[in-house]
Amino acid sequence: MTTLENRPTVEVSAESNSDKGPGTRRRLLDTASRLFAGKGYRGVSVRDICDQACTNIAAVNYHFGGKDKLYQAALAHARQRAVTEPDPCPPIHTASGRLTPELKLRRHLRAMLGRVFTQGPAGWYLQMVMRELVDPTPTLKQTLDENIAPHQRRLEAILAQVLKDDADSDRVKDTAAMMLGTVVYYQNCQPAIEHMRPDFTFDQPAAERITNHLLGMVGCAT
Amino acid sequence: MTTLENRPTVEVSAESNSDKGPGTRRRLLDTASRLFAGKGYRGVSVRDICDQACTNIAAVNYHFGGKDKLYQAALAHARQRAVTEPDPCPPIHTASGRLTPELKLRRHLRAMLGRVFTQGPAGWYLQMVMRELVDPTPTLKQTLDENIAPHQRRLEAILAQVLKDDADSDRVKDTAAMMLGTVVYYQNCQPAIEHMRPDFTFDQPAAERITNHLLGMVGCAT
DNA sequence: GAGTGTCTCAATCGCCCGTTTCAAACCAAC
DNA sequence: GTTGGTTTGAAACGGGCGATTGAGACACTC
Repeated sequence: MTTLENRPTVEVSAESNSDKGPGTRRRLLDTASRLFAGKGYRGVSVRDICDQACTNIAAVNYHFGGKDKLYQAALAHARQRAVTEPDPCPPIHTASGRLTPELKLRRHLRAMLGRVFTQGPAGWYLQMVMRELVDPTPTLKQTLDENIAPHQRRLEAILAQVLKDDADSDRVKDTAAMMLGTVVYYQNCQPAIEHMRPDFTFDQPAAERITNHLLGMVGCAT
Repeated sequence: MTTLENRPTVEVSAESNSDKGPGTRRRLLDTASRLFAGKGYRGVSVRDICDQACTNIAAVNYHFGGKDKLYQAALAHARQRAVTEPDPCPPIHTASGRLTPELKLRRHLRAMLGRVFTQGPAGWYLQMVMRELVDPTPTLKQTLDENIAPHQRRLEAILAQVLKDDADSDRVKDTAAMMLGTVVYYQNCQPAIEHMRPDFTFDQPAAERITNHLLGMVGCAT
């Protein structure tokens, strides 16, 4: 019997078959990341993924050992791609090379909204994480600890500087929650937003405008 | 054959059996509202509802004609209860009886957050609507048009007064989206919030504090 | 008591889901 | 060419889902 333990321990097979495109494992990871980012864990079936990845249903269990393991692998894969792919939002430069707290905050918010408003692989990681918040999987706590909590603590640290307050104060934490909530809203309520604001477009100019709007909320000049 | 068309056209059976408590139809509506408000449409099965309502699975199809019809009926039922049940947030009175735009905004936000942070039937309606935003059902557009869009337009009208801007401006709409997004976040990300902020409590004082925080964001004195 | 319409119940249907099976195809090593 | 491990494919399994069935219980009328 050929089980999960017999598969290659290192991902040598990432680009093995040059004539058939990326290997099955890689195709599954890309397709799963894209679909999970768009519809969440419960909203995607392994049949959907395998159909779009042009492979058989059994491949999921062979290569990953189940839908949940595929999800975790896709999350890690998407995170890796997020640092490899070109950043959808322009970087911020200053003459001195040091960023003020206000500019750090702008970069943080702009990066989040820019990735939420991105179609390609660069946005999949953050979109998957945002989906997890409103559609928790059994691995919610792990995902939170490893992928969201550090991010949010960093946001709170920046906000503490901007607001000149303690990082543990309710004011800082409520402000951070408002900002995360706004991003979660634009990510997870897209069908509703499109229906209520037909003229709204999920593009980078909108991300820039909303970033400025959120910055204005905490008194940063735009 | 006894079909849906043969059931009583008027809700005479609302409290028919005095010895067995509320009738099956009423028990189903209450249980469905509570469960849908907590877990959304896809997160609740008709078996869950019927178990907790102490009735048979067939009752759903007999009284309502399907899970989707039960959902719509539960939404209307919860909306009716929301105006009957005591308001979880204290009303606002002024000497003149007229509310300033700032007080209107406070009442609007406080009512939303107060209902999201409420356990009982008074909160079920708004909680169901907020769930619908992130977990759309086939009737999303109808729910939006009838239950959310008017609410949001009213919020935008108030914000236009407070911000002294046009109700159709991006600034007003982005601000309204930020506020709705914050409420959606506190409603739909409760497991994540409880894990990231263990000291956070979903009670009325928290609703009051977040209301003040949001009001401060648009320059209203708290 | 017979008849009738209303409601409930256990059982079952068909469907989609994630998972498993097992034979066939593939491929490098000898 | 043969061998043996690796990967793929079609089919099926068990389970939960929403929906349906048909018999029975109940209340009411005549």
